[in-house]
Amino acid sequence: MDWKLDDGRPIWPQLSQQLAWRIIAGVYPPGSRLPSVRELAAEAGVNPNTMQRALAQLEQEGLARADRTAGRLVTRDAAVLEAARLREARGVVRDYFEAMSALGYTGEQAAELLKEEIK
Amino acid sequence: MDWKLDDGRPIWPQLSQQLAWRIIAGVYPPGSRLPSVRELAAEAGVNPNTMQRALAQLEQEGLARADRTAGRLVTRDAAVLEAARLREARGVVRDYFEAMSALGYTGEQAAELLKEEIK
DNA sequence: ATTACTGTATTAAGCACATAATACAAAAAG
DNA sequence: CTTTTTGTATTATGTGCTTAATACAGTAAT
Repeated sequence: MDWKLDDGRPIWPQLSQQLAWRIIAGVYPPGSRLPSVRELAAEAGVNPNTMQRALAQLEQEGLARADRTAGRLVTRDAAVLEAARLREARGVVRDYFEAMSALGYTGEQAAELLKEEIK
Repeated sequence: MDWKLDDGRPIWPQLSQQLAWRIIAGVYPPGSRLPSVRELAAEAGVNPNTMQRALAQLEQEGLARADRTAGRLVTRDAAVLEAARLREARGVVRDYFEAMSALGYTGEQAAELLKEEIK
């Protein structure tokens, strides 16, 4: 699993989003223990402080909880996970249509272009 | 036409992209004169320097050219415009599939979710 | 008991972004 | 001829991001 960091915009929100998406996708299963702040920071090639900030954000979204000494556990709350999954997926779809609309495509054209790309 | 600026990431690339997309979509037709730097800056609610930077980027992509005193003209080169349109559209589609994949959706599921959203 | 690891906090430094306030030369407008 | 408008350049200031280098308290492992 690699970390895709877009230079030119703040890293910590990107880290936070990728952590959230991994949890949603089941890479970090419900109830499992996340790697430590220092481990994750080393993986992503960023400063521990930066990763810490991303994890704090993750915590605020209810997707994980810190146990101070035992590490950080992914939530077991299926409702929270499902809500996050839907919210993120809908956001991605909305962004797609907004972008294509800004480029001058209609909704039908946008959908058609997507079909062709599946091949 | 409104400017959507996402606080939390650099403004000038966003401005540059939106200018490019407007040109691609025909909001600023080929050969037409763009509003002045100061006008555009006032419209978008940003500093003229920031808009200047965005326009310089636009120029580097070949979508517009400055005439020093007469203002800035949109390119008439249909090939450049079409290339930019395809490049941007493909980028949007690619980003969509990458995001949905990161969220744990297959290509078919991603396409299906898009269909439902059209309604 | 000692060692290692956990999350967390603090301070300092460097850097890019964004704004503000000007200034200039050249051409168009009056 | 004078004024306005054009793109462009310069300097200074404030802010947030990122890294670096520590430090601390509490728990688990040995």
